[in-house]
This record gives sequence, structure tokens and C-alpha cells, in this order.
Amino acid sequence: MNNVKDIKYIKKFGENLKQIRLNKNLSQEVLAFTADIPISQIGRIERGEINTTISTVKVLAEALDISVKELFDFEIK
Amino acid sequence: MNNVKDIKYIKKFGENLKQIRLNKNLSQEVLAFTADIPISQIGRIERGEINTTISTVKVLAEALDISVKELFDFEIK
DNA sequence: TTTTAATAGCGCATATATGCGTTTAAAAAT
DNA sequence: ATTTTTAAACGCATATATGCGCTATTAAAA
Repeated sequence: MNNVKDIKYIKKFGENLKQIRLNKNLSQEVLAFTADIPISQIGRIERGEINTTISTVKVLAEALDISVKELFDFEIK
Repeated sequence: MNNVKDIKYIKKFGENLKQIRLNKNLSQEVLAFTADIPISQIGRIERGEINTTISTVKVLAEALDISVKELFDFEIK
């Protein structure tokens, strides 16, 4: 988290998550409910504030009905 | 981490990481050095003891010279 | 404009990942 | 058999993700 490149990476991850969520017309609230995690968590991930874990990524992918790989399908810069 | 499925998932992730590392004939030590993370961390991830973060996954992928997606390219069960 | 919905953003406690070092065990090489 | 390499498996301090609740802000709808 202290690494500049890492911060860019988690920001990109969050942007990609948000994009996918919006493409499915889901609110943060609905995604949070489906993934069974707090809505505040979704927000912090999308804003790139936190360096989330693979288990959280997995439940998000399941809730979005996509593969985990798709959540990592973005350009690093 | 308290969820049974999550434990299975992080175990599978670790097994996949180990497989990829061995396929490249790299020791945990060399991978740790290249990724600039402690060797103990590599072991704990491969053994499925910890639910690692996306930034760690990213540096591992870079050190292995593969995409992050490849580290998630395994069957969930 | 007023109401409603959606998101941002904060605070706080707890759980856990990380980072670093050390010891033990097993396997491979000599 | 001994040495060397590799990985497992501890312990511990620190940083941070999570979980929960709440308020503020923004945007959209009425």
C-alpha cells in the first residue's frame, strides 16, 4: 500500500469493478447484499482506498455472476 | 476466512501458485526475492494459510512473468 | 423545490495480512 | 554419511482489511 504502483493498481481494480457493476445496473447496495459484505466495503474498494483480499474478490465475482479473472481484466496503465 | 468455501478457494489459489512456480523451476526463495516479499509469505500463501491481497497477487504475477488472470485460472472444485 | 436514492466518507473495534527472523524437517547433492 | 538446498512452521510487532454503524453529499425523481 505504500508502493506507488500498487496504489495505481488497486485504483484501477476499483474502477473496473465499478464499471462492471454499472454495466449490470446494480447499485452498491444490491451488490453488497448479494455478496454479503458491507456496502461501505464496496465503496472503499471502488474508490481504491483498500487493498482487498482474494476471498472478497471471489464473492464479488460470484455476486456479479462473472469470473474472478474478469475483475482483473483491465489495463495496468 | 471463517467461510468454508473461502478456505477452499484460498487453498486452491495457493496450489495453483505453487504449480506455476514449480513449472518455471523457481524456488520459493527466488520468487520471494524477485517479488520483493518475504519467503515466509510465499509459503503461507501456497499452503492456503492466508487470504492474500490483490497487490501481493500482482507482484507475484510480475515476478512469475505471467498475468494476474493466470493466477486465478483454476477450477474452484 | 422537495423528496428519495445512491454514494462518499468518517469513526471505531476486531481479525488478519504483512514483514522479519528463527527453528525444524525433509530432500537432494556431494 | 555429511553438506546443502528447500520448504514447513513457528513467534511477534505492525499495518491494514473487514464489519458495523452513522452522517454528509450528490444526483435523480417526484
